[in-house]
Amino acid sequence: MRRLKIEVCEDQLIHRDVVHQVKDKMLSYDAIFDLSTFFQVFSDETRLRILEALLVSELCVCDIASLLSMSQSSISHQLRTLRELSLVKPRKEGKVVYYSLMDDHIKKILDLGLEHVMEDENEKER
Amino acid sequence: MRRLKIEVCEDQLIHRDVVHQVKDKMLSYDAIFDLSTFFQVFSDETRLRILEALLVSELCVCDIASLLSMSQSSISHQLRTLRELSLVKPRKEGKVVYYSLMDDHIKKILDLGLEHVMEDENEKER
DNA sequence: CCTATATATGAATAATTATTCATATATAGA
DNA sequence: TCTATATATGAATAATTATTCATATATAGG
Repeated sequence: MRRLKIEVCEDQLIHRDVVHQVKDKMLSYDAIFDLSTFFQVFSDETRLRILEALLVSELCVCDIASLLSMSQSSISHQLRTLRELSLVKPRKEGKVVYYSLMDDHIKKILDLGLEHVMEDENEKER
Repeated sequence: MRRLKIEVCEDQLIHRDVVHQVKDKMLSYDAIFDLSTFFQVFSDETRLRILEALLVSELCVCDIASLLSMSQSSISHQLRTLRELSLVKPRKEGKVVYYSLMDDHIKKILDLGLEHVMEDENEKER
């Protein structure tokens, strides 16, 4: 996001009516912000792989790091992000912290995304 | 993504069996990459607002710029991104280029995201 | 209490990316 | 053909972010 400087097609829009009609149906800035934040979580390969893994089973930080062949620090940072966005929850058992998914909304989202991606794959083949 | 330097919890994972089991069910790197690329589209507020607007009606570049109070250049760049990822399609009519959504998968994705975001909102209120 | 290990986290860095600016291309109308 | 306008796009810039490195915290076991 950057500084704002409006420059609107020679100061007049072409289809005034339609634009006004659309404007009325738009989400609030807050909703859009939350939505973009939510989707951003799924835009990172590491986070996607973490979520995907947790879809199968609860795992500790160490397990995830090992599974993804990544550093413990990196995984911890990403888990923090996921935690802060209420997508995963920790369960402490001694030194070990186990993470699991907060709800199964996540599976729905991933599946829908995958569905779309697969369609694109098929179209490329034709 | 950065250079890779593995560091795996003192070189041994804690729950070897579970990790192996999870590993078998993981998506390919390609699929994960495509998935992250797909979700990344929805992680930007401007793109979300463009998609949301096109959900209501087909619009030309100029209309979108006006609607979002953003520069024509900025919108064109984002439309290019959306076009390249097959989320919108252009229709040229003289000088004017009208954009519309490629399919209605997009509505499903947005709705699902919104559903999740709204739930979070409600939880905060309690 | 001391050591080893699991996890968390702040700061720095490298990479990515959204917007701006300048400019190019395309088309309609005079 | 000349001009005005709609759109596209390359390069530069500013902001964001994923990972690393160093280190802190917490806990189990001796």
